[in-house]
Amino acid sequence: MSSSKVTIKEVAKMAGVSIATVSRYINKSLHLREENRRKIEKAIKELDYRPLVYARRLAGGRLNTFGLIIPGYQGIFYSFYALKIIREVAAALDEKEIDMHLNIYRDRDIFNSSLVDGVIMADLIDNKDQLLRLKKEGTPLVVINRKLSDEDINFVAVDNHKGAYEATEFLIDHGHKNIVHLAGDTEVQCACQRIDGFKAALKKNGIKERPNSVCLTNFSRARAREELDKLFSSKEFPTAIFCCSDEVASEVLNFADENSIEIPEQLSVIGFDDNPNISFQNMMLTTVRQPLTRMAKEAVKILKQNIDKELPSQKVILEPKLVIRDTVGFQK
Amino acid sequence: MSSSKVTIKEVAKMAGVSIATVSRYINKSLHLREENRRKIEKAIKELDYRPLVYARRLAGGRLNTFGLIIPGYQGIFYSFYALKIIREVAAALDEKEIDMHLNIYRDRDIFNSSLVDGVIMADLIDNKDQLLRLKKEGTPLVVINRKLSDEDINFVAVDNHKGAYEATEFLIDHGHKNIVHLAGDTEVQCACQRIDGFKAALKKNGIKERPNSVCLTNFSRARAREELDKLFSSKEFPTAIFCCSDEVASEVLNFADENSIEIPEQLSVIGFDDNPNISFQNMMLTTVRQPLTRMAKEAVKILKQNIDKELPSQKVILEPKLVIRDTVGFQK
DNA sequence: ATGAAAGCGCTAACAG
DNA sequence: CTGTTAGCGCTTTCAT
Repeated sequence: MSSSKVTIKEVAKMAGVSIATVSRYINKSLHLREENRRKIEKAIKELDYRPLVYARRLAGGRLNTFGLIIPGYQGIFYSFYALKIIREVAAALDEKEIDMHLNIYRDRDIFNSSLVDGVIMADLIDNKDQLLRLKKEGTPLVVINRKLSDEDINFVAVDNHKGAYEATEFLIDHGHKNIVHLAGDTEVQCACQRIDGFKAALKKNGIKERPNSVCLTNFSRARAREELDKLFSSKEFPTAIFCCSDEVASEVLNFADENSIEIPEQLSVIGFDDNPNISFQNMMLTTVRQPLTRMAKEAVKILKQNIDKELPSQKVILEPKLVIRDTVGFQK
Repeated sequence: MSSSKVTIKEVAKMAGVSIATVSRYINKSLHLREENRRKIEKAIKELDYRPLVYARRLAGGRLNTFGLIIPGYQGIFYSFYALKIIREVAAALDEKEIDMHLNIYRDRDIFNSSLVDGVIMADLIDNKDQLLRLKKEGTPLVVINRKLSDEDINFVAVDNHKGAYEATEFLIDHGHKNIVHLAGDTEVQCACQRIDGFKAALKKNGIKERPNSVCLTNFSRARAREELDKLFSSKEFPTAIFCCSDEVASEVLNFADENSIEIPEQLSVIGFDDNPNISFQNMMLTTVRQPLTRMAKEAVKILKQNIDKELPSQKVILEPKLVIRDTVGFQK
């Protein structure tokens, strides 16, 4: 590591001023003689000087870096949601010229907040303690995709209840009465909210809930398949299935294909996510789109405000949108 | 920012030792009395102390953070390669408990290397100057997916020439003589290498090159489509197409579908990448798989060695693999 | 408007 | 094996 790093000292020397003046220049102080400004500018350019971010930080400055913590659940690296969040947050930060420190939570809470000015947490799975710790430390943070009851934690979430409600009502409006919801893991908040939305829509429209109206799948294709096997080995088949994710919906489509069930004639299907890798694969999937891009943008905005000034905590809930395509049909 | 940060001083005080001893503990020094070790351990736990990474770094320590720089070409956030690299590097770093600082290069070279101990650069597009600068600064680095002639720059690349050669020869072995290569942007090194491999295979097998054996597409579906339109409006159609990416291959498949060209009976197709989002979409695509996972692992390993000791520069070239599926047929 | 100087929290000699 | 101390490069009073 033959670090040929230029320091503020050398810049000061070359410009013929003190390091304090250079520091002021860097920090965009308004009180600088034009002549000095020019000299410093020249020296910086000539030496290709870049302040050591960590030294600035130690002296009280900013790192200009936000952390993004992704909960490390199984299959995280293949999750549509995680990847999408990463790239959308990256894009949003990029616009503001803020660096991104990406952390995947694994087992132990190892994340050192001194690497960042603030943290965006993409949902919470096993890492609720981590949230509390970061908060206690005074790290500015905002949680994505999760509603929190805690008074003073920023979050920006999606109205999952509404998304599920509208999807279900859309099926009901098409004449469906025997509707099943292939739900996600109830450990995950959004899964619960979607279940609630589903049930609310049934109730509102006077449709009685059956014993297995809601089948739990933990979001995986394998579990979805198990439930489908059970569901279609009984005598009374559902005519419509509302899924907790597009991935699960895709498994329904596969299942239908293998068992010669016509879609949407014999079975209607709605997904959740609007995952482009799936929505257009076999059929044009009717699904609920989450505004992940906006969610990322909002999160970055809120965090930045939070760091810049002391703002009251902000709670934002965004609307999902039902995207109508080809997998829902009428039921007489 | 009411930072209630615990410092080494408080730990020292609580444990009844000097800060130097605590520092030694943190840095896993072997020369510590068991009793002190215990006391420090206890104090650290009790205070939930975490060293300020940037303070350590300023004093000569490590940040334990690697940077990953992705060149910011158009559509980067939707590129299979980029996303795959991000997650594979993240996984490889995770194993070694190293943090990841993700940077997407845009226009200006704004990346501050003081945020990291070393840098992995995922290919180089517009940012060759950045490489030079980082090198000049003495930042340890390794370049992924690109062979470099420069004596002392670490890289780990894929043998694109070989991949293209084998794919082409596979087509030739199936009796094809009129083979077209839908190539990538010649600004991109791998595109050139694939073109060379393609040509070499033709030559080796005594097949004459035609004026439009190689069609340039810049990796986009749109450009691929243009070339296909041209290609199939002439009198003599190719019987096989070797593509620079699966995405381009997918466009060929679409084109064939729309124009009732049977695959593989009338047209054989080979892709490059083995992108699972595409390989199984319409047909099981025969393609060349790049060992991106191994590439990421190697890169992390090399960079770590480079930072830990002063090692001679390492140059690694990995082998791609032809994955034979359903899109190549025999030509009489 | 500018300079001198005191730290920020930590590591790494150095001395014992 | 442990404590003392001198910085690391920068920001920020406090003078001037």
